[in-house]
Amino acid sequence: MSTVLEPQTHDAGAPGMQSRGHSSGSRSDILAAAAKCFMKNGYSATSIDDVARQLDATKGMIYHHFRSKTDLFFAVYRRGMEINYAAVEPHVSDNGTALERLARMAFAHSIVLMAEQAFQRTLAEGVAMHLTGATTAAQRETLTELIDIRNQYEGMFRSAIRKTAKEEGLEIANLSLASKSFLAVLNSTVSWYTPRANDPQSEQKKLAIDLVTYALRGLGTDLPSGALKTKENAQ
Amino acid sequence: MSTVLEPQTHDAGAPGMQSRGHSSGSRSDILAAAAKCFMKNGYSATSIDDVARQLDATKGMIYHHFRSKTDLFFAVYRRGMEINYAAVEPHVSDNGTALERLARMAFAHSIVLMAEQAFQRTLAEGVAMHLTGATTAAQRETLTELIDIRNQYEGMFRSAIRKTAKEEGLEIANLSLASKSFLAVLNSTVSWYTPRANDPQSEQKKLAIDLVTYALRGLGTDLPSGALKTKENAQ
DNA sequence: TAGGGAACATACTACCGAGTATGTTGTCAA
DNA sequence: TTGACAACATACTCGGTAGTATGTTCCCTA
Repeated sequence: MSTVLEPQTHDAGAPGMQSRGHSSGSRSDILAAAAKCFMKNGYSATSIDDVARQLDATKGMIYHHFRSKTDLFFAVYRRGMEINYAAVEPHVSDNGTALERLARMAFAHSIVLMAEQAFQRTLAEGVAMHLTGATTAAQRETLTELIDIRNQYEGMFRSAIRKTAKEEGLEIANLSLASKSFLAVLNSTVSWYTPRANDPQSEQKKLAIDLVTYALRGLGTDLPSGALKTKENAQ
Repeated sequence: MSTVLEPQTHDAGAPGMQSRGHSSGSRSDILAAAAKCFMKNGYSATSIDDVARQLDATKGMIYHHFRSKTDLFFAVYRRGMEINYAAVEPHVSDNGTALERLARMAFAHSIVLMAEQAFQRTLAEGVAMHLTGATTAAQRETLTELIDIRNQYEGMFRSAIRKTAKEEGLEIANLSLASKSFLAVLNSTVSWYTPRANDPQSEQKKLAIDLVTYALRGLGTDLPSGALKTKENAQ
């Protein structure tokens, strides 16, 4: 079920490859730097040299790890989705009511959005926009693959919302629109939230709770009081 | 009160200027074409030649009307805000309850968003992003001005929400967050809605009603049944 | 009816940025 | 110890693009 997200090195086919296992150090650094740049200036306004500068490295180094700028973007996108999945998917099968599970998923999603702004803004910039002109055939394929992942992710929430509606007896006229609105509320932080000085975590928790509350009310229900307590213990 | 939005030709200072009054034909065409291009590919991925091609015109024609690409973007942004204001502001002083006014404002906002996708997506791409590196001093000034307009627009909703909360006795912990969530729901269409075949208007109305319903529920209240009826008569 | 300017089109420049080709250095295996 | 390869850095190519400079046409006025 979680087979959707696999690393996928671009050196696939290289014979030697003894770097397998510990390799991802520099690669991850590049992804983080690229995400930061994409966040600040957007995809097409970001040059490879920008990313390199962010790393105190050179263009050559980046092209050693990624075939093209597009591939780099794909990798950042994929990493962003991995982060989201890792945060949310565990709660799909939590025990408790469907509503509680949905609340926890939403909370986790909301938190990870604020914690990983760079990747999330890259996600937001989205497949929809600048990639309408994806050139290569392989790129187009990767593109549709990423869209699939995104849809699956939304599907997790849609499914959770449907179950919640059933269990709680909510009337939801348009499920698709409901889940889009639901996520829109949670996602809204990417366009305005920027972490304040001294309160890194607690501020985010409060915001997340308010957002989840709003999103659930939109569906016609309310945040169950104890639903997020376990989450706080885990920290 | 509506002095915020004025056309502002860039020929300001030119002595002759007999074109005043009927001039805006080609200028508006450029704005529409630019908005369409920005929508499809984003700001920095759009070239002036792209916009020109969209018009069956040339780069020279565009530079005859706009000083720079940045200025063109500003003009598109401003036009988008003008459209929104024109749609929403009238309802600020509608009669009825605060809730009814808010509902109508939200409905109008939602409708205009779907009807004017191109401009709205340009708005969404936003001042925040690609313009972090606005070069000229005059540009920086224009930039903060546009941000002000945006904030004022949001302020209209924030104010309407506050009044509604007072009248309806709603408890809203974080007003700023509530209005951001409220608008996030309404704005969500820009990232996924694309008009279907035969039902141009009615589909949009239904969606808008659902969105407004969700947004209001998030605040803890409900869409009053008769609130949007007058709107339908007006058509 | 000359001419001046608006409203464009055409032609050109200068630069930036993606991608490539080729060096350089360290390491590890034989 | 050597040589092969990974992991970069440096240097270059080349297409695209913002902005400019210079025509060209048409209209309106003096």
